[in-house]
Amino acid sequence: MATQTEPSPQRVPLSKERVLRAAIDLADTEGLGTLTMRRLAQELGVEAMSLYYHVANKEELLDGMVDVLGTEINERVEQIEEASDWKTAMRDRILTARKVMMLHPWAPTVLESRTNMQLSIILYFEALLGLFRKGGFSYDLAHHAMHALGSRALGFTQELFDPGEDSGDDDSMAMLEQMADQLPNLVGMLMEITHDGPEDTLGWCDDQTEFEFGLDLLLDGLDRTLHKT
Amino acid sequence: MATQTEPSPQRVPLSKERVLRAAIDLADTEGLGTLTMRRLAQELGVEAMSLYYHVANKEELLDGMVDVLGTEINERVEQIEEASDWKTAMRDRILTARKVMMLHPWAPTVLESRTNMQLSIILYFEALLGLFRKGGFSYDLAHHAMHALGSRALGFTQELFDPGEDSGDDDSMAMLEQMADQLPNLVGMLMEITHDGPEDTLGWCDDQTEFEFGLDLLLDGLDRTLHKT
DNA sequence: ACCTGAACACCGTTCAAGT
DNA sequence: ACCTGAACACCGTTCAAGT
Repeated sequence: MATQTEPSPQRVPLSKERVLRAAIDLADTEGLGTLTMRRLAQELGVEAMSLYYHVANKEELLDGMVDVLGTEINERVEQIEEASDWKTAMRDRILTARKVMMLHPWAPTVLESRTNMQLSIILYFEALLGLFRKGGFSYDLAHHAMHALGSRALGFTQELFDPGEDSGDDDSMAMLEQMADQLPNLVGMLMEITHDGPEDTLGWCDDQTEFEFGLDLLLDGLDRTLHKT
Repeated sequence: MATQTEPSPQRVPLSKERVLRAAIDLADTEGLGTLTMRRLAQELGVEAMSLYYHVANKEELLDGMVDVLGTEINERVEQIEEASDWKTAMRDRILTARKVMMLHPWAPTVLESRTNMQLSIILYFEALLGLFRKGGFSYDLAHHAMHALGSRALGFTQELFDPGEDSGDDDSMAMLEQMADQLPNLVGMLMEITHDGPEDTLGWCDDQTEFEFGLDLLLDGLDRTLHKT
């Protein structure tokens, strides 16, 4: 059945496309830390050095990953039916971008380590900017707005210190009480937070609430600034 | 003159303190990329392995650097005479923290890579929280507020993609005009921005303006939320 | 108590060579 | 055109040993 030039079981040749997909897959499932050239090659059933035929170096690999992420975001974002007011239109867009970001835990770290903008991301920002303009923003105010949103424009905030597991258990609660005199406010706050909602405080949901709170604070503020001047 | 136990030219023994100071110095001047255990040891006139007597591993080294940074911030922040309203009190505090942060370009990256909170940083947040409480915030609203501020509470925002040098020169301006039809808004904005203020657009100053704009947007928004409910 | 030498298990990357 | 083997210059870190 096989034609004469078929050499081996999996003979699909490598391509930049395939390398990037595999890199994203690996980073998604095993974490950014295990994304090494050697491991990635292994995943593709190839020697590490073969990758360099399709990608100049690791930086270009990471750039490429960001670019397909951006493309993925743009595809999803284009399917939104655009709200008439700029604020909810922008809110919808950003929350959609966030949904894609959540699928790729490596994205925040990699995005912030980039030194080159990728086209797909530029296009995403161009569209956001268009929304601002349609809403009546001057270029100057839109520029401030983009800076104020920062990474939130792409749907994420890089948390300082993720506390990990030890938030609600008995051990850490006991420790908290010990520190109560030196850190009255922090302890007071944590006691109330952890006491209140043990059901829906499941990491993602919680972060989502905080993200939307911060986003709305900024969007509302921008809207007010817009109508003030 | 020398006492009998003086062994050699520089005989000051290593200490965790000295290791951390040297690490901060090295990262400040040469960048985080050149802060390796081997290079740090060399800076201290010692073999790389000697460091491990004072510091468990590199993570602990970075933790330590963050802790002295936090201490430095707290010292500066305590000298502020506190404004009567919470908003300017918090604004002053955060902008003071920012002044310290600006001296340590590695700080944002390292802070966001930490997994353990350092005491000095906890104390900084405790104080911020105290300001919120004094201003009349519930624990719940203060909690939202801290999340909304994010890294801005410590005086920095991690920029996505720093464009580097190629912002205002003739080459990039020519490129911009070529892309004008695909990226009308982005090009329009950049043309206006780079056209407007070539004098005071000196990197730091510019970032400072954007930082304060975003900060005030958030603080004003929080103030409004506070007085609404 | 404090520091060192030699070694290990990793990195990304170059380069000449194979098919 | 596409892939590989061997090697280089780096990492962080362990461990037994020196003073």
